[in-house]
Amino acid sequence: MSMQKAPGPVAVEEPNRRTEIVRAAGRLFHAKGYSATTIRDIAGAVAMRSGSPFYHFKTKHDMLRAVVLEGMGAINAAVALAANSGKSPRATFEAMLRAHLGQLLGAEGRDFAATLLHESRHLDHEAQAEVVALKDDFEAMWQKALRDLKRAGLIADDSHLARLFLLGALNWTVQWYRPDGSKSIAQIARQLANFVIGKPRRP
Amino acid sequence: MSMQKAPGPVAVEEPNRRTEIVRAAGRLFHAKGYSATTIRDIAGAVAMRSGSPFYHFKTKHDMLRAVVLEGMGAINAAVALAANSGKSPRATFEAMLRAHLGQLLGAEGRDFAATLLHESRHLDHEAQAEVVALKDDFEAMWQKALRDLKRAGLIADDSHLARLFLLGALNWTVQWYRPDGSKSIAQIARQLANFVIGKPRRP
DNA sequence: CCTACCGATCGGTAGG
DNA sequence: CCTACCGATCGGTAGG
Repeated sequence: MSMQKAPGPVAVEEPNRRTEIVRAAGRLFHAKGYSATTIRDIAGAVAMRSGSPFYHFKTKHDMLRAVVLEGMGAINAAVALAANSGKSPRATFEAMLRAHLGQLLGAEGRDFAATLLHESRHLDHEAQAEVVALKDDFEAMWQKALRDLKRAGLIADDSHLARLFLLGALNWTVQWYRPDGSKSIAQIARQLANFVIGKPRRP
Repeated sequence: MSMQKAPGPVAVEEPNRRTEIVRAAGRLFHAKGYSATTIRDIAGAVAMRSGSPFYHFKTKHDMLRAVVLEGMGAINAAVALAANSGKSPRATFEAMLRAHLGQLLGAEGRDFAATLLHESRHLDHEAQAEVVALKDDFEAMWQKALRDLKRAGLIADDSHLARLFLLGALNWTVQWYRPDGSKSIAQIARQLANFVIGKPRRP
């Protein structure tokens, strides 16, 4: 939309200063929150002067929108991939947990995901509607996963409330997970699967 | 500490303007976040001029501290009461869930609790340490409840991770619960108990 | 993308 | 608790 037009004074060489801004914004929004993050913080993080980010984004709000949509898109894609892996209901479920946690806690995605979870309320109605549309698909995938588990006799409750409990357990990991802690993402996913399903047993 | 001294120009009559400020601050911190909430917002909410809240609190940060400690104290007290009710492990557990959700979602406590959950990071190290100290007790209560459930043969996993999953499911309710929704707090507590334990069956 | 800048707003204070 | 105010900072813009 507002990328390069004609080669300006500097510009062009780096293909994606815009992406760097989004990444820096995500890091800062996650660390300090949207409202407490300053345009000058973001500009400084990518070695720009305070007016320059506005060459790439019209407003600070638009930066938040870019971060949040990036987060929603990434987690959606990751979980969808796991959901369609064609494994058994239990293995599929655990793969989805791993994918979700990977985005939430992994180095590549966590700033976007955390900003999605905690700063979306600062979006205007229009942008929030964009997020909700994507979130609907996302939640449907989880609902289906629970339905499949129930059909396989592995859980007793596949209601909407059950999905909300599950997503709560998942999303809350952001609050306590430490990359240098004693549990890996895969271990957490495994244990959450056991927590929800019970230890695997032969039928 | 900085209450009334001698009867100033106005003051005195209302015993607790300070409490009103804390309540208004909680409401606003919950609705807009700490950083996006202005001293002028808070002052306006209690019909004061912008300089007057500083008669009761030295800084905006101190208001946040008061809100968060109020939230932590209230949820701690409510859950402790349920934990010591002397019922069976299952009934005690469900009562604790109800108490926790009551603070998180009920009209009296939710602004404090939500501010505790989402704005504590804006506290300085000292105030954060105060919160952590109270949180340690709180988490120990939940850990004990899980231990009792396991001893009673009702759950398989009473690890720290299980406690974190449970508290995630609980605390995430703030994100989706609507007072005018179809489920009451007691119903949500009951269903979460079933989700964790499984439907009640005779041994 | 930088320089230079603007109007608005913010947390907080002095002095009563 | 109000009036009057201050210095600092903020998001954003013009003009190159």
